[in-house]
This record gives sequence, structure tokens and C-alpha cells, in this order.
Amino acid sequence: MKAITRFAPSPTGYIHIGNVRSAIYPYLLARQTNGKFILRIEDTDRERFVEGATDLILDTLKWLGIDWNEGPIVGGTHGPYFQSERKELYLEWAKKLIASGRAYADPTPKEQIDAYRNECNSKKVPFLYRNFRPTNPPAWQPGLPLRFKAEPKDYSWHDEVMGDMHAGPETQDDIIIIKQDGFPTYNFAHIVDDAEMGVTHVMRGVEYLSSTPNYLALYEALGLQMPYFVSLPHILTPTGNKKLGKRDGAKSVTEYRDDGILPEAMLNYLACLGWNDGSEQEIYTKDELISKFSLDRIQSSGARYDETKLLWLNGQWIRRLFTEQGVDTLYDRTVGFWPDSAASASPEYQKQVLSIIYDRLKTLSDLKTMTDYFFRDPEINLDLLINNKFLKKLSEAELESLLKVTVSKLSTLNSWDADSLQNTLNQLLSETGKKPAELFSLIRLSVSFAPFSPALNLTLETLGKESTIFRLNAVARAI
RNA sequence: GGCCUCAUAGUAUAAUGGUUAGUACAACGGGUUUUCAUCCCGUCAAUGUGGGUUCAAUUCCCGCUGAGGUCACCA
Repeated sequence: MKAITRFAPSPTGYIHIGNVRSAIYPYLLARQTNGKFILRIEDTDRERFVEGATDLILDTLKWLGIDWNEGPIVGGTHGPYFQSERKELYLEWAKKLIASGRAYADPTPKEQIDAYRNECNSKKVPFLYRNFRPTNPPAWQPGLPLRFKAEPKDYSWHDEVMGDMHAGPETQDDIIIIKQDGFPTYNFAHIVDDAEMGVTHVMRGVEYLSSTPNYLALYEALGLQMPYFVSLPHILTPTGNKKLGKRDGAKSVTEYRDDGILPEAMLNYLACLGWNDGSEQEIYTKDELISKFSLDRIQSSGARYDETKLLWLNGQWIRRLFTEQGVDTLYDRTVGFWPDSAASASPEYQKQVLSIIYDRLKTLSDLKTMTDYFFRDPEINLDLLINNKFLKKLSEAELESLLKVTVSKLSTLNSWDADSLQNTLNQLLSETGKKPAELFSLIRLSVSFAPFSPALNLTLETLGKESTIFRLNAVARAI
């Protein structure tokens, strides 16, 4: 069956990790079944509308590699894809409800409604507006809210994730379908749109589970076919057990891009948070996710968001990109992540640095702190040498003479490549009688003054003969 | 508070009415001629609780507890 799914965010801000998954899963299902994935912008709340938020949404999806068949920019046969441009359509459907006696205009002032609500709260009885229906509602006209007239009863339905569901009459009420400002509510608009757009699977967070009986009633009253319901469990905060939201510090998805996370890793991580294929596979490409995804293996319990595994996955993806697609592919992803000192370096040189450092990267932004000494002479910090756990046993005179011996040995080296360098370094080891920990630490620190660096021979090879000898001499003089 | 959902190591998860309850991340320890990583090996670590059903329950049922969600002219 070709699944037609949708992601229907409201443009109230950025997309964060707590809510991207309701874009990812529908996308995977649509692609797997060769169906369609629709992007619809639910902008019926003018108060919460945020200028530019739609662009943020589009940007996020594009970064993750989630493309849509219908929606903003690409268009489609069921447009427009902004709910604010579909007002007439909602009105048409609402009029059907009025005609069949299943909707009524509600002139009750907001204060009165609040009073009803407070009354129920103080009596500790559930507040149901249908118990306070106005007796002689006027004919509906723009400017009045329109309410659905509930005919409460038992409902049973199936949720693809939560299983067989049941709800009694107490779950249904006279919900508002058209607001005073003429815009429809989510409760009404999404049903009309999903039906008009042919959506087969309604996938959304579990928070909508308790409103489903109201939706069921609406589908019935409108004579619409019911879609499959897929309730997605929440992503929870790392510590407390709370639905992850902006208030809990949920970062925007694109902030991870700026932090040097690869979209492959993000997609992989998010997809596997609350879903698995039953195997022990950890790394999934987008194509693998598409072919292996299945609704019946979506977890029904919430999952805590834990960045540790994302970081690990990102490291895996960085290495995978390098080993499977080569340095050029990885290099293209590193634009903007290099230290300022790298600005004047050639792409070739940057690639050379990248290819010896890549397996140390957890995120692309590690490049900033980990590669600076490849692009400029590091500041000499003798404390770092003297206090090094291997070097503190040696006297300063010894350090100086070791550096001098190293310089003179390396100066005679004609072919400056990794193998020759390793041979020379080994010779130095036996000639000086020092342990690798001593001699290599000294050289490594003298050329980098960094807490860590790639293998010594590779570091020196990349740095080049001139730079290496210059730096070693400078340190020898400074001691 | 009413209604709904959920419950395996610190985290994400696998599995079966009968197993030594598997895997990954994390943590800890070790190996790969310096460091930091990668890679490899190892260690620690879980079926929330009380009842049932059953020869046998982590698995099925019920209570409890805990956590989450929802009760808007927000989505």
C-alpha cells in the first residue's frame, strides 16, 4: 500500500529534537511504500505565528535530507499548503456540519465559559462544554465561534503503535471548529486537510491520543474515511521524565549542524530512538532506514534523549564518510569548521590535515581546536614540556641536546615521507637510547604544543621539513 | 482531580510461557612502540512492586507505585 503521510508543523519557531521525529517517521514510511510525503504549514494561530519560522522548518528538513512531494516551494495538486490560505475550504466543510445540525454558533462570552469551567473545577467534576450548550444559538455568521455538536458514545479504534484503543462518551465534547477570528482550529483543519490531501497515515505525537475520540466523531459527522492512526511516543529530557520541549533546553536541530554534527548521524540517531528493526545493527544510512522501517516496531514507551550516543554515531559517520567516500566528500562537509589560521591554507593542505586527523573527530567543530598548529607556529609553552609526565625526569640540558640531535638528524633526511620519517625516528631512538615515550613526546609537543595529535611521523610529514625544523630549533633556543 | 498511555542495566534497546536475559553507548581495566582518538579484548550493570493463572512468568491477568500525556477560540 502506498502511504501518503505528512508533517504538519506550525510556524511558531525552530524545529527541535523533541519534534523532528514526527517528520522522520512519516517520511520513511512514504518513501518505503513509494507513496507521498506532504509538508503542510499549520499557521492558523496568528498570535503564535513567528515570522521566518517556515524557513527554519524548510531548512531543517533539507539539512536532514527529508524532501517532500507536495508542500511549500514544490507545490502540488492539493495546495495551497499553508492553512491560512485554505480558509474557504474549511468554511465549506463547516457549513456541511451546520446543515446537518452538527455544528452551532456559540455566542457565549469567554468570561461565562470560564465561569462554567471554574464551577466544575470547584465541584471536582469534569468540565464538558456540552453540558452548558446555549439554548437558542443564533445562526452562524463570521465573527462567531462555531462549535461541533457532540453526540457522545463509545469508540473503539486501532492505533498502529498503541494497539487497540477504547474511549467512553466522557471523552467527547463540543469542541470549537472555527474560531472567532474566522480561522479553523487544529482540531478541525487537520481533519479536513488530511482528507482533502488523501493522507493515509496520520502520524503525530501521543499527546493527540486523548483527543482522538473527538476526531473520530468529526470524521463520522463529515462522512470521511478514517486514516490509520500512528501515535509516536515522546522524546523525554535526559534527566527528568518530561516531554522534551524548548523550555527544557531542547536545541534546534540546525544548531547541531552548527556544532558539527552530520545530518546522517542525526537522522540515524533520531530514527533509532524509539524504533529498531530487531537486529543488532547500529549504523543505518537513510536508504537502509527507508527499507527497514516498520510501524509495528515503533516503541510504545518514551525514550530519553541522550547526546552521548549521538556523539558516538557522529564519530562513526565521520569515519565512514572518509573511508567509504574519500577525503573530498568529508572535506566538503568541513567548510566553516576550520580554525581562522587555516584561512590562507590551500584546500590540498587542509585535506592532508583532515586525512590524518579525521579519526579523532567527534564533531566537525573539533577541527577548530585540534588543527590550529598545522596552520601556524604554536606559541611555545615550556611548562607543557617540563611538566609532561614523561619529560619531567629529564634535565633541561638533556631536552635541549635531544632536540639538537633530532634537528641535525632530520636535516639530513632527503625524502620527507611517513615511512622515511618513521625509520629516522627509530634510528634516533636507538642512537639516543631514549624511550619512545620520552623522545616522541618531546618532538610531538615541540612542534604542536597541543594536548594530542596524530601519529608523530604523519604529523611531521604534513608539517613539512622546513616547518618541523624551524619549530624544533625555536624550542631548543627557548629552553 | 477525571480520562489515557507507558514501565528490561546509567542510557537506547533485543528476546522467550522454560535461556548463563543478548547487543550498543557510557563507565572501568587492558592491548595496538609518545599523546588524544580509532581499532581490538575484558569487567561492572537490568526484567519497579504485590498478588494471581501456570509444572514454569521478565513475558498473560489484576492491584499498587512511579513516570508521561491530556482536559484551550494552542497545535
